[in-house]
Amino acid sequence: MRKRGSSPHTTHLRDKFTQYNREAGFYDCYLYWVNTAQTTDICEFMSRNTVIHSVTADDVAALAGVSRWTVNRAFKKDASISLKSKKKVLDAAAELGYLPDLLAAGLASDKSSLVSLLIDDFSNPYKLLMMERLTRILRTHGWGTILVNTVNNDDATDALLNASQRRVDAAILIGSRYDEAILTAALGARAVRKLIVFGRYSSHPDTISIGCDDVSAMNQIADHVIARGYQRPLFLAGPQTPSAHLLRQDTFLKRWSNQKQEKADYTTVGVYDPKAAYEHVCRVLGALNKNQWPDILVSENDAIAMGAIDAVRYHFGLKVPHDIAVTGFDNAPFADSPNYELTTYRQPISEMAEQLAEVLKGRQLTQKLNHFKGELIIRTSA
Amino acid sequence: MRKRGSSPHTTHLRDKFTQYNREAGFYDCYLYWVNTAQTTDICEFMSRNTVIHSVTADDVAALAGVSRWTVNRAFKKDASISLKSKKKVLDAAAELGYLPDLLAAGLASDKSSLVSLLIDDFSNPYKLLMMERLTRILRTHGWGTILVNTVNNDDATDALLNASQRRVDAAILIGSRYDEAILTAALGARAVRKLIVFGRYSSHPDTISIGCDDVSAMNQIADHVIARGYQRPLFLAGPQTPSAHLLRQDTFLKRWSNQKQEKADYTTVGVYDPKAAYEHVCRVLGALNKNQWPDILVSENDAIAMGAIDAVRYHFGLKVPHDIAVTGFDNAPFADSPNYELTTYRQPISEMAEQLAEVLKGRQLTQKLNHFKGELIIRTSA
DNA sequence: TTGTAGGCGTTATCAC
DNA sequence: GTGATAACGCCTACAA
Repeated sequence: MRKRGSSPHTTHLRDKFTQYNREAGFYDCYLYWVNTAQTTDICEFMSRNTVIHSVTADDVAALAGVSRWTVNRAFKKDASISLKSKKKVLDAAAELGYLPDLLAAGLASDKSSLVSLLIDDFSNPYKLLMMERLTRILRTHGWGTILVNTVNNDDATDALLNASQRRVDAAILIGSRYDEAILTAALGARAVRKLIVFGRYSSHPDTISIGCDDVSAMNQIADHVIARGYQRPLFLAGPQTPSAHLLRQDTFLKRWSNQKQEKADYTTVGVYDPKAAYEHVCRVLGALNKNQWPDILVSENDAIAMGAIDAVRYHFGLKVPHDIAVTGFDNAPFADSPNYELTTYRQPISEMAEQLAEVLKGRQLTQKLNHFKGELIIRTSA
Repeated sequence: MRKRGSSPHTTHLRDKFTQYNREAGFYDCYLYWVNTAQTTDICEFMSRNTVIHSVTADDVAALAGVSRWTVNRAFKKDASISLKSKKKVLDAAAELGYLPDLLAAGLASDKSSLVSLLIDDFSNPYKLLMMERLTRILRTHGWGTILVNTVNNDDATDALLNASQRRVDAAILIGSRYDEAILTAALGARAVRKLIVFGRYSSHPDTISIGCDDVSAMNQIADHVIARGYQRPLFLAGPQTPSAHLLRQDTFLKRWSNQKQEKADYTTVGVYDPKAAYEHVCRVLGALNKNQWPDILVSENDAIAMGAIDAVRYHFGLKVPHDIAVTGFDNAPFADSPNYELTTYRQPISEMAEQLAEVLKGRQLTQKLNHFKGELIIRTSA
């Protein structure tokens, strides 16, 4: 509404916006809310109502008869401002429909209140759950989430660079194929301030990794498999990124050999994708003599487990768990569907996301971020 | 690196950054790329490499011996700048590791190159596919996508407001429960500049809706159902938002009555969620006499169809399609899994996303945005 | 508690 | 084709 170059003419603003207010019912609505005690907090009220754009703090200041900086304080919690000033400001803001401009705020404060979320495997349905939680929880703490779909490592580097151009407060990686080189690159030239690996372990020194205790979790699965009396497990591994993801595989194999005094087999699917897992299981089992067949497929996660179940059932015409059992990891969407009834391990993503918010706030952290406990969920697949 | 308040001291910058460049291998790398003709475009090169933050256009200008505005032109395509100046600028930029600040650019130009993507149903796996395409394609056109998870209509209003605070260039709605009131609110006070309803029809005048031709698509499905000789269809409908989504249902019912001279039944699941659909189908079929049972469940989309198949198969112990057939809509992830083998309709989302990018660019549009053609995909479920 | 100066890094516009 | 001026709207730091 205001043209570039025109000086602020706040004397006219009141009239000018009264019209819009009526349209949007903004100020009347606010008074009504206050009267009916639905809220006394203008911020909350405004966050539920429509406003006019292009009203600046100056406009509000003029109408309220205070300085621009006082207006600012009214919108910042824990700011030292008198109740009287605050009320004046909020009234004026409500009338004009003012809301602070986050772009300008970000530029001035060097905090964008934005994070980038990098994902490279949209075929894993678990990502849907992670996105749902992360975006919802981060938003309650004031952060917006830029979702970035990276198709390969070069692309991820590009995305990280772009994130730095946007001055994001952090980049969060929840993909499965990002390697340590990317982390180093992203941090080496401080393109991104905070690099967070979410939902899996990373040993990279300058990276914050938030995840559940994979060792404890996988041991629970292993113990369950042993307790149920399975004899010939085959571990289905995911992407073999340099150091990160061998944890579950190693844990299972170690536990098995410790308990059973014999080695368990494993094979590498390489991608967290049900279809790839399906093909892989068909190929691997197809090449085996029947007497060498596993009686259980221990999968690194649910995406692989689902493909495995499909293969056992539809390609080989066998029954799960009667002929071959299957376990997963994540408790992804569809894990509880009657098609899979997957025995799996649930990570406490909500808790983890809350911790992430604390990390973004720069709080000192007492607890370890890599040892969240989830729960073993026993269904009928194993 | 540069401290607030310190004046630009570009004479030192060259030395200062040489160190970082070596670390990041930035300039050497760039020269190497140019020599090996992997690129002559610094922008492309930089977008694939790490850079130093906090170098401003002024720094680059000083090093290149030109003005700040010339630096800017070098980074803007179609800007009038001599090849010589451009080269100088890009060399300097490469050496310093400069990349334009998008926050500042957004503030100055009133274009954030950001869009908000609002979703309210993360239990529909189709959303995974939409997010994958939208984020990937928008990014190639220069837009970042802020993913917002809205839990109800109030929350969506809040999200739209927040989007306006971020000055997003557009808000894209791909949820299933947003009603017209939200659209009006969002636009009424011009909180958001462009409101785009993606993947479904909206009759709201100030809204741009990009979607496939539901009528033609549903008619294809109806014709397929009729051609296969099914006699008693039951239409499973999704959310009954005011005007938008009855399109598929109405189309099917109309086609059926036109062709068969009798009415088809329908029932409303209300949510695009396989679990809800499962429960609903169990309840509805359970209450029916066997002789009134449908022989095909025509579902408004795949999320519902999947739940329906599960119910038929696991709750009632019947075979799909032998006892009861099922059709879907969307060709969502898992639609092609051996569990479902769903007969469905694929929307051309990539094309639609490309069109969306054109809309964001403000291009004049010749073609209708609501009549994209997809394809009927016939699998074994019907 | 409140007001002031200066700066954040870019872009629109216009003069040369 | 290039340089200069004046925003963009807010925040930090400090003074009153």
